[in-house]
Amino acid sequence: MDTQPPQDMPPISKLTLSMALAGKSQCLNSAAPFKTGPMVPRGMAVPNPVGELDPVALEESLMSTWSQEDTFGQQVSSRKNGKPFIFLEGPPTANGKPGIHHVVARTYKDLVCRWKAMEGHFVERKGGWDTHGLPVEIEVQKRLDLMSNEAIEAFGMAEFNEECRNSVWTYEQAWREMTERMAFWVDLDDPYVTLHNNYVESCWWALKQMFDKDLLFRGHKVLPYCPQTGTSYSSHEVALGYKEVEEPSVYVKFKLVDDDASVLAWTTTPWTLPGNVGLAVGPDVTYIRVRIDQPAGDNWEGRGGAIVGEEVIIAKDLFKEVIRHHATILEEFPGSDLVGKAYVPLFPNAVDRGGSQTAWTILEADWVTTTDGTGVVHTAVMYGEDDYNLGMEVGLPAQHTVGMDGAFLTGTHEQLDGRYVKECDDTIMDILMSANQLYREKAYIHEYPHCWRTDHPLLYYAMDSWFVRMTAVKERLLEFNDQVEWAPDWVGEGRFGEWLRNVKDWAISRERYWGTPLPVWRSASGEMKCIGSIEELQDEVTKANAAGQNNPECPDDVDLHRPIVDDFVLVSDNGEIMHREPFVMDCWFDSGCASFAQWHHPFDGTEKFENNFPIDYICEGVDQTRGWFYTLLAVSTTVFDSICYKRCLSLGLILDAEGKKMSKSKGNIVDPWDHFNREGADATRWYMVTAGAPWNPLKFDPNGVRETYAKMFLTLWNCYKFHADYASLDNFDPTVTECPVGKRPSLDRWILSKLNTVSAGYHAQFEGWDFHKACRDLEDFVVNDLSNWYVRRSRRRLWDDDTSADKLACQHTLHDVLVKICRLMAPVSPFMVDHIHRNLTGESVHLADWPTPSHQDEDLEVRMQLVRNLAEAGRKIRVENDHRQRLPCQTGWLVGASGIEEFYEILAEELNVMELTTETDLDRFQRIEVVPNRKMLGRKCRQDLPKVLAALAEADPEALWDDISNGRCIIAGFELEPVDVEVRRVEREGFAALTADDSDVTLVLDMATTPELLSKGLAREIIRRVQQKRKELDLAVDASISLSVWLELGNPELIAEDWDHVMSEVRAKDGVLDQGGEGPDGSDSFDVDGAGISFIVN
RNA sequence: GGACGGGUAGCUUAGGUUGGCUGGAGCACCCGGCUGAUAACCGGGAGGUCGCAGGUUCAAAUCCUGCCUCGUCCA
Repeated sequence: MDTQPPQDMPPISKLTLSMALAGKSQCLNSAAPFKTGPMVPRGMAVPNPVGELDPVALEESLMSTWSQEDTFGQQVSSRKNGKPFIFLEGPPTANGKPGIHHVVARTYKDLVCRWKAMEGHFVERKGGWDTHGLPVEIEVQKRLDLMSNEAIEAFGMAEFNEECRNSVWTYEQAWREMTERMAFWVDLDDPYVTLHNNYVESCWWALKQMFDKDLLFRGHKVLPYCPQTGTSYSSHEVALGYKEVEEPSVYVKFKLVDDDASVLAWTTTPWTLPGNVGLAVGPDVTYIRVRIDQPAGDNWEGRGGAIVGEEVIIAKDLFKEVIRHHATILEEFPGSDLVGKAYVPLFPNAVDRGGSQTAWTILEADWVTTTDGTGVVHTAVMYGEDDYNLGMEVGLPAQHTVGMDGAFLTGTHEQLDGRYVKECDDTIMDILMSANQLYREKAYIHEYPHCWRTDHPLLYYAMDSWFVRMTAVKERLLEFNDQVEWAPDWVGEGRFGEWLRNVKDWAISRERYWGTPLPVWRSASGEMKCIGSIEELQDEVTKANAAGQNNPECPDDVDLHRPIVDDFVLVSDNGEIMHREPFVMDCWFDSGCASFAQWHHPFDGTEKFENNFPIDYICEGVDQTRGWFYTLLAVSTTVFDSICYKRCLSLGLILDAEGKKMSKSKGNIVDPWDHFNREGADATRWYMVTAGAPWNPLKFDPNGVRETYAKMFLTLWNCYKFHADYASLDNFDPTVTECPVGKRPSLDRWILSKLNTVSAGYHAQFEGWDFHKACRDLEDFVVNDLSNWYVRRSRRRLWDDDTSADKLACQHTLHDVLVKICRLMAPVSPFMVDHIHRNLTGESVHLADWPTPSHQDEDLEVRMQLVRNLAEAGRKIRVENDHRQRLPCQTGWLVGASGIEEFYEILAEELNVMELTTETDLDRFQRIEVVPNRKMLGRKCRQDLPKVLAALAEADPEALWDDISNGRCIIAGFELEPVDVEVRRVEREGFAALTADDSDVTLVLDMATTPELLSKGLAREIIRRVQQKRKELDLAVDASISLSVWLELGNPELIAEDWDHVMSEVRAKDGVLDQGGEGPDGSDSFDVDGAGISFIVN
């Protein structure tokens, strides 16, 4: 038994060597910090010594190593015979600077791919760029100040598109640097690019598949439209331009055909009235017919009015609010009574009835409410989404009364034709007034969308538009969605599933310039051709030229963009001239084609495609649910009738420290380089993964990154440094010496077993997408099990000068543990672990295999846990009994312990006791507690449970347990069985004792002090102070000192033996001890238990 | 307005399916200890109406209902 207090200090001889070593590593550092190549020849796996950690230098050095030896390429190709794991990169747009939120998504993409590769899969990772679309155009328009379509066309469409094409690469370098710096391994040298001809051609092919299946059709879509710029706007752009405005609103009397009454309707957009073709009422809304009794009073404002005796119909709820005349209610009825009644058109010539049976009749719509207006909704098919949908449903004529220029079409009304609609409000009211069809005008203040570029009010306008008939494949979409493994599952079932159940036809055309052109040519009479390839286009051009057209050249590499494709004029089967429909595709269509267009399927990448479809894994932010996640599935369903991806990880949003979404417009984006250049990419990535479940929103806390660095990486580094420095010194080579695990001390077998347990759990958590849990557990292992127990307890084992079996066992164990940790961490944080792995094994961790579960000794883990809990209990006992840690106790008793004798030496040191014994007479220190098992008892006793619990609390535990175990315990009529309670052994009162957590083992410490113990405790206090002083004085570790110590009265006697011990520990070559004296001025002094101690170090 | 998700200590959060024993942890704070062991570590303390209100139950952070609130997406 080691009766000395623990002295965690190496012998001087070893320190001298360590110093030499420190010097050596410093030299290495200054010359070439963190040289990370394969630095030891095979078979000579002796680690190099390790310097202080500089995470940025380490990572940057590894980046160049990886680039020199193409470690990524090797990781992929070394598994080329493995089962493929297919990843598809969601293409980012490179026309914005990457932020920390991009790093998060890329971390999860990367870690899964790396993990699968280490498992032996063949994991190719092709990069991709999204290069078309409105955001690109807007960037360019802003830069060149081209704020309208007119301006763009004046600038030149070809020139404009060239600007777009170039602007896409503005931030490519920034993206590349971020990607490389964060170690997202993806092939950016051969990416797919949506603007490339091959990619566009594949998109054309896909559209043709849809066209041939009759899934592609032409229709209208009502969109916010700016006639000044000639553009319609996405909801995002609309949101930029809401303004509060005051406008005239009007109450209009629609005269019924077979009735003297008029129906009153309200609108805030008088310019849509010429387009009126219907009135919508709520079938269940109550309406009334009223008769105007008296002329209007003097307070009448504005135009409008009614004749006495005139009858109008209005929703009952809105009568008081709207009618400004004295009026009598004649009749009350539901809206359904009105449905089908015809009324007189306001502007008889504006819209042609065509074959419509329903035009200018009253229609029912369940969305009609009585919150404002009159309860009757004026319906102009082309100028409102609800209007359009209703019109399509019941067959109203779909004709424009307004042109694309925002002016009324000729033939609408002689006073309106050709005029800008927003300037016609007065004229329209006058026209209505003169026909006695205007009841009232009223100023109306509301938020209305305006063009964010020109500030003009937007018009809701039915634009010609192309659709994919998604409603036709709804059942298939739902079926395929069921086959996708979603993480988290509620995104698939809930958010996405809900979206699919309400799927609408997909409006895929945009009236824009920069994008994949819609490959449909159409003749004036409506004949159409969809072109699915360049070859087909060439054939058609040839045919057209043969029929007399004079088309430009159409070479094999014809640029598939506007305006080039617009210039081809084709000829229909009937000989009619066909022009291309002047649209480009929604850029979501482009990215939705990525699974095949990236390979140029079906033109020359078909084999590649077939081997890489469906995709195994995609991962993007949850905001892609209705974006990319949807379009991938939409395209694969319509084109291949197949699922597109098998697993989809939907990531939570990244919020700033205040919980706001990070976005460019808010300017709250965290720059990833702030962390790359401080804590490093490893800590940044590990932080992101451990901060929460991937699908939960992440409040990005810069402090958290720092904490992760300090805790996880610094701790790991120091464990590694501890091992590598001694291994280097001792020429330890794990490939030369052997040390069977079974022959190693139990501390070693424990850490190995524990790591195997953690590693098995880690793998299982990975499989279940719970990366955060896996990594938190591993972090706990590194910090608590490895660093704070194993390494701390093993420190002295390596200080031994001789090569002992014990030291060898420790070194092998450290080697094994560190290597395995490196492999587990490699997918998440790939830098430091590669550095460590290379130094310990000579091989990159990224070429190593994923650890497989191996031997676990559960029993050993349980016993070690008990030992640690007992050490903890010892500290608690000392606090409770006010007994300093450095003051040794004579005896510690372990009550009820068995099977941990092999750890007594460790435990005695931890507890600072002179001797540790096992107490077999349990009852001397312990009593029992009978704790009710509420689950069992609740089932048995139900409402009588409180009574039973009270009785149990009262009862004497010994007698109670005796009764229960003998089957004669009856409380409140219930017989209690042993399963109904739990018996615990706990410490008796009156001892300095504590029962270790989760056990029946009690630790008792002897609090009695003796002169010998006090002397030893005092010696330890002095040693500690002097050592600290040495450190303050920055003395060389092996420097000798002279020590003078004065022990004031009140101190215990310092026994000669202990004084000698002090002298040797602090390397004092001579010393003076004055027991009872006071130190002179200038000496250092401190108190122990109220007695002063002074000392001088020279 | 609809769908989905969240609300637990000053902050970040675990737990919630399967109701049960004292609601865990980290950061920050206070006290103490330990340290030639790192930006550490250990023990103790303070800090909680588990968003609110009902309900079910012997028992609710957990299940149910309603409401409030925040976020995202869609209208």
